[in-house]
Amino acid sequence: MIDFKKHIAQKINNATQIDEDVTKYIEIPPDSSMGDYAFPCFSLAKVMRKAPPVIAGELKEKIESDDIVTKIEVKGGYLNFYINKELLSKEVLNETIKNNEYGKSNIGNGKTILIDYSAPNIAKPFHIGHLRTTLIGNCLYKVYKYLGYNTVGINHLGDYGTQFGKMIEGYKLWGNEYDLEVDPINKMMDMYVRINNLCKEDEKVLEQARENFRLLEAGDPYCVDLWNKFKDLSLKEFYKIYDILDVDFDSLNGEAFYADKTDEVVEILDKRGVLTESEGATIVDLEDVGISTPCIIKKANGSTIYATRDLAAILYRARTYDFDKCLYVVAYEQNLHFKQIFEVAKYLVDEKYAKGLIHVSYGMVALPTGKMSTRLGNVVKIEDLINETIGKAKEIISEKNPDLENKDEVAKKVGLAAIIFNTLSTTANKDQIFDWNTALNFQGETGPYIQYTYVRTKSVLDKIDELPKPKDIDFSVLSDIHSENVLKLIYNFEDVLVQVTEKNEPAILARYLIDLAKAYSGFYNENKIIGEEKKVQDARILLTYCVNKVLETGAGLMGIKMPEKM
RNA sequence: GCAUCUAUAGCUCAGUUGGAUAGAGCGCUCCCCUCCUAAGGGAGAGGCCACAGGUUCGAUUCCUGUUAGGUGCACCA
Repeated sequence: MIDFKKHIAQKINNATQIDEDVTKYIEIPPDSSMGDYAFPCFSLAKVMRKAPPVIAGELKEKIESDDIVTKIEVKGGYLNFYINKELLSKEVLNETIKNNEYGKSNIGNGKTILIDYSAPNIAKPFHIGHLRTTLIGNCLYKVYKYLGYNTVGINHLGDYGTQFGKMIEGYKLWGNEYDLEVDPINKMMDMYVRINNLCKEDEKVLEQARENFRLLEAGDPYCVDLWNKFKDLSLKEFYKIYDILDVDFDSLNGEAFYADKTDEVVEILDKRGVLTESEGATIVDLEDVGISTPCIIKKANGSTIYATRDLAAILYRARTYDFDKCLYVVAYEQNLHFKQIFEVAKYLVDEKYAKGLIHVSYGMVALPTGKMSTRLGNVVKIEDLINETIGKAKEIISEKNPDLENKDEVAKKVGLAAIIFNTLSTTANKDQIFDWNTALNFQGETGPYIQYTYVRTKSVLDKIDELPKPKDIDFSVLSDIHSENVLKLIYNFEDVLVQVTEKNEPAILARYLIDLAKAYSGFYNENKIIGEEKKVQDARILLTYCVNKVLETGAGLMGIKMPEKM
C-alpha cells in the first residue's frame, strides 16, 4: 500500500534542505477538515529566522500536488495536506480483498519472542487477579505471531517451594477426609489453609513440612507422587478455564523445572566475581546501579531462592530458544524483583539476551471493597465470573432475539467477549477496580458492541449473492465523511498492530476496534447499502466486507470470537 | 524513611511520543425503528487536565517541588 506519510515527507524533504527524514514530524490534524496530514513549521522558525506561517507559505510554493496529494494548504504555522480519497479507498479495499489475512506481516521473521504469562500457583484458586496476565499474554502472543515473529508462550507455573512440603504434610494428616477428585482446587486450598494454621501453632509440624520438601527435592517417591498429583489436579482445573478462553502455551516449565539448574548460575556469577556474602546469605550487590536492595542468590542456609531459579530460567531460555525478546507479563508488585534479576542477568548471559528482557507490568485488580486475598476468601474466581457473564448474555439474547437458534453458543461468545474486552481495554499500567456492573455491561465501549457491529456487517453481506470485484468498483462514491473515517482506520490496522508490539500494550488494539466499530456504525446509520444504485451498493458492500474482516481478525487477536448472529 | 507508579467530566477511562477548539463510554435530559439487527445512531448538559514553579514559539504531555493514593523495600513467590 502507498505510505501517504512517507510520500509527503519525501516531498517536504525534497523542497527543503532538511537532512533528517521528516516523517516523524508529520502529524494528523485533529479534524479532517484541516487535512489528512500536517507538517508543523514551528521548529523551523528558529533556524530560518522567519515566522512559522511564512515558512509554511514558502514551503507550499515549492511543493506541488500530484496524484496522491491533491491539495496543500497553509493554516497558521501548519502546512496541511489533503490526500486523494479515491486513491485511499482503492488502495485499502484492494489490499484487504486480495490479502486473505489483512494486516498480517513478516516484519518479525527471524525473530523469536518468548512470552511468560499466566503462571498460576498449583493448588490455589484461579481468580480474577490472574485474568490480566493470562489475557494480556495471550493477546501479545497472537499479535506477535501475526506479525511474523516466532513466538513461544510459557506458563511458568508456581509449582515449587516449602508450601508443597506443607501440602504433603496436610495430606498425610487428613488426606482421607478429602475426595480430591471432586472440586480439587477448593479442597487443596482448604487443606493448605488448615495446615498453615497448624504450622503456626506447632513448630514440629512445620519442621515436618520442611522435611517433606527436602524429601521432595531429593526425589522421594511418595512425596514426588503426591506433588505430581497436586499438579495434575490443578492443571486439569486450570485447563478448564484455558480451554474456555482459548489460551494455550508452548511450555509448562515452571519453577520446579529450574530447581536443578541453579548450580550453574551460582558458578557463573562466582566466576564473574560478583557474588558477595552478607548476613550469611550469598548476594549480588546492586548499590552501584542504583538498586539499594541486593539480589539474594543463596539463602543463609545455602538453599536457592526464586531469584536464582528465575536466573536459571533466563540462562535456559537464552540457550534453548535464542530469544530476541523475553516478556514477563507479571503484576507491578514485582517491579523490583525484575529490576534486580535483569541487572544480574547482565553477568549471566550475552548482552543480546540481557537487553531483550522486558517486564510487561500491569496494575492490580482490586474489589470495590479493597484488595483480594485468597486467605480471607474474598476473591472472585474466574470460573464464577465466566458463568455469571455468560448467564447474563443469555438473558439478554432471550429478550432481544428470542428466535436465535444456538443461544448457548452465542451467549458464550458474547459473555467472553465482555470479559476479555473489559480486561484488555484499559492501559495495563493502571490498577483496575473490579465491579460487577461494569463487567456485566454489554452496551457502549464493550466487547459485545464490537461483535454487534460485526454481526451487522455479516447481515448485510448475507443479503448479496456475490462479492463485487474491486476492479469494477467506482471508488469515488466512497467520498463521504463516514466512508472516509472507516477507510482511514482500516488503512491504519497494521500500524496499530506494530504499536501493540512496540509498547506491549493490547489496549491499543482494543481502542482501535472500538473506533472502527463506531466509525462503521456511523456509516451504517447514515448510508443505505442494499438497494442503492448498483455502483454505490457495490462500493459500500466492499467497504462493509473490509470492516467485517478487520473486526474479525482484530478481535481474534484479542481472543474474542465472533458470532454470526446475536 | 527510600524507591517506584498513578492523579483528565459525577463514575470508568482515551489522549497518535511537545502542537490547532482536551475526547469517548456509563449515568442524566431530549430525539431517531412501515428502512440492511435500536446490544445501534444523533443532540444537550457536564473540565482550574491534583497544586505551585520551570524549560519551550507552544505543556494534559518534559523537569523540579508539594499534596493525595497504590505498590515494593534481604533470605516467601
